[in-house]
Amino acid sequence: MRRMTARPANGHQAKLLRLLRDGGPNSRAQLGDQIDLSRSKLAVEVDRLLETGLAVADGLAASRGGRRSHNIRLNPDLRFLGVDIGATSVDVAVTNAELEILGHLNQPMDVREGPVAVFEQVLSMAAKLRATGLAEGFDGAGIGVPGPVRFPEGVPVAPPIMPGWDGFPVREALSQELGCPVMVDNDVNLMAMGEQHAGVARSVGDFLCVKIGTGIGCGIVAGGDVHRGVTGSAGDIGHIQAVPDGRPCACGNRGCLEAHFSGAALARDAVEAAQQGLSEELASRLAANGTLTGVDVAAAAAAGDATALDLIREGGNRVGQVIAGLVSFFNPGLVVIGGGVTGLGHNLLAAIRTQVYRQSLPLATGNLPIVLGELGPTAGVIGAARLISDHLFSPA
Amino acid sequence: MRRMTARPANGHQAKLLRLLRDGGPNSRAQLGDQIDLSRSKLAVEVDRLLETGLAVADGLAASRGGRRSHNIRLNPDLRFLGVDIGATSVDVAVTNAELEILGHLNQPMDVREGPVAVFEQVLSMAAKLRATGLAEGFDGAGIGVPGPVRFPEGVPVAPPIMPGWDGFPVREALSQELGCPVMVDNDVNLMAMGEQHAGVARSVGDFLCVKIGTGIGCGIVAGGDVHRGVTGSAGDIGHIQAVPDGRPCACGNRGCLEAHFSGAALARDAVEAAQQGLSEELASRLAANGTLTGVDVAAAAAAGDATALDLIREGGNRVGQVIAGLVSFFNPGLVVIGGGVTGLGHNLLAAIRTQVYRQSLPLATGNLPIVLGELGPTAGVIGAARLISDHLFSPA
DNA sequence: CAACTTTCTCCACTCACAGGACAAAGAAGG
DNA sequence: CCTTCTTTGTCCTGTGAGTGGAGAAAGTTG
Repeated sequence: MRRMTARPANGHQAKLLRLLRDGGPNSRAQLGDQIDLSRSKLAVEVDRLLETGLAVADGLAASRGGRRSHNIRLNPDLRFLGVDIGATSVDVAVTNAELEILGHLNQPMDVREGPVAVFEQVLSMAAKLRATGLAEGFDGAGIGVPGPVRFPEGVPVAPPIMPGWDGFPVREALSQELGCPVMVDNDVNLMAMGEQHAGVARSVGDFLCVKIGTGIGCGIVAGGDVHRGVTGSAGDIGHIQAVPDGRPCACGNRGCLEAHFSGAALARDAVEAAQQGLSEELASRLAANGTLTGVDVAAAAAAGDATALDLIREGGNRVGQVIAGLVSFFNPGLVVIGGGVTGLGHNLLAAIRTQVYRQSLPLATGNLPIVLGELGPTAGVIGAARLISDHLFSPA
Repeated sequence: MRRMTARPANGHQAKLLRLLRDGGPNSRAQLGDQIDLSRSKLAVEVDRLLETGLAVADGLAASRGGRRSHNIRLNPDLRFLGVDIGATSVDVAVTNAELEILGHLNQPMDVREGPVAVFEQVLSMAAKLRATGLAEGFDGAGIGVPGPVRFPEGVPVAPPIMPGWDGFPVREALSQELGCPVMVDNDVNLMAMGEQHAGVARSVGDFLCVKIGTGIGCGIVAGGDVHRGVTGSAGDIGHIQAVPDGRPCACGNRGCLEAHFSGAALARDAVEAAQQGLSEELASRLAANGTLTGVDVAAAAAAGDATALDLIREGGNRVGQVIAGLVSFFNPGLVVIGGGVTGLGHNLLAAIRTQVYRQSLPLATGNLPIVLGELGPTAGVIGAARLISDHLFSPA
């Protein structure tokens, strides 16, 4: 199969492609209602999209009382690869141009094994997906990494939890391997873009997306666009001081948010509690598995274990306190909580809400939903696909 | 004098006006270098600007080895009014279209006296400036108020320190009185715009501007644009918790930043210290004036008073701690400190810098200047003039 | 079968814009 | 003083983007 070679020739074509991506199939007339162009000009641009193969016209829609319309849709053969590299696992998914997931693989993997090993894994997962017949090749790929990225170049910079990746030319390397355009971003930003495209943040222009996994990060969307900061480290809230003179953190400071609550901190606290005999539930789980994770804490809490509940509540209070500050500062229209700890569910959410609603100004919280992400582990890969499609669906 | 009636008819004219505003007089050829237009098209648009009277061609520039160029400049008769309403005083200034201050008045005034009284004051100050011959009328006015503003309508919403202003139609009322277009914004945002236009933040796209006066606020500029948040309360960092279980705050919570450091808090602490006999310097000043302000503390510190220095340092640490969190979150390219307390100068700055550089990530602080604003009390009025000129220099 | 709707296509006209030719005005050198 | 070169500004024409209307195509409804 010949891969996508064409790019939209002008802003109109780019806008049409995005309308088709976000709104699904459409007739020319419907497109005309959503774009500021005359019917004649619209027809010309649509025809050009059909000629270049970016879009296709297949079949006729049911009549609505007059002539039946042609169904214009994005070329159904286009394929994007979405890659989400977390601290402890890798997600790879194939989507069509409408960013619907056609296939999705997840594999545990330690990012600290370095870019070479991880790349091998990613490529083999991509090959496996291709082998199922979902794709014969990729028209573009988006990839998220758990650390700051110099966005224009697609290169991680000084990533604390993945030191071997510093300066590794992710974009260039992956582009070479896959033979298609690639865009790289921070994993948290991609989660935010995923929820913005297909999740709870649809049609919200300013929101925060807090991802609590092994670490803690925050995607910032301002005016519909991701804010990355001058060095690509915006949203790195894990090392904001949550507790004065609190626990020592790997970064060298004390009391960092991440040291007090995150997937890693929660597991550590749970083990500690189990060993101190505070919770039979946790102790028996520890004895059974030899270790504990957030999942165990969630299960224990669901079973009514008071210690587990306390851990969750206290963690939620810490995160909530920090989020309260960010809400006062940023005044978002929505706060999304996502990442591995979403399994902790409403206990966590309740603690966060309590802190935010109590500490932030009424004007900022008056109409502020604080909700769990609705895409779960697919948010990242959808965001990755969205990243590259935004790039490809821009004037060349 | 006939006031400005025309507005730029298209984006090109708007861009030309902004180039002339920000770069001063220019020849057609120089303008051509800064805009993506052919010489012929450029000439047409410049001619139209001359026709409408928005710009004028006066005199010829010195030759640079060939034909002498015409000096194109903004109409020198255009006048903007910049108004900056603080908690305890009002600034009013007249600028030309290049946003140069032609006249500036400052008057102490308590904003809590309400919109009617303040408006009267503002209008009389504007009249006084007009009477000096600086202006025969105004082509536009910008006004800043110390509280959240619903920006599109130009109406303050639920402002904590100026309760009487809630819902008062500032934009409409002032526009009616002055007979010209008016834009309203938060005073901190205007300070940020002022420093961006003519101060330390020139050519910086992402920065924070922390204004420490009676209260504390933070202007947020992302991608060159002010971020106002969904309800116009973005940057309201005065009630972020700085000290767990700290001092009670007027807002009902404890430990708010503003309760621990701000012009008001500093004055209170200084009086307390003087009464406790901790500082002879402060005590004698208290005895002399009956009260203390930040100016006294600054003077005492300059005179070597250890208690005053401690107050400044401790306050700087509090603010610095909060700013450190914001720097981690937002990853700005610059932090500007401004407002009434700039008189505290480098002692304050040093404390803030220490906290930020210690607590935030190296990647975010590596190349991060933290500096005092360079416009002082004119930042607000320049920002106000810039606000209205941005509005007027947009396609109609 | 007539009347009405909705969708799509075709065509002629307008206007924005580029790009080159050229005029105006001065500098530099012989 | 005259020639040559440089810079600035103007004029003119060709091109292509875009609009709006007429009308064809393909339905539904009564």
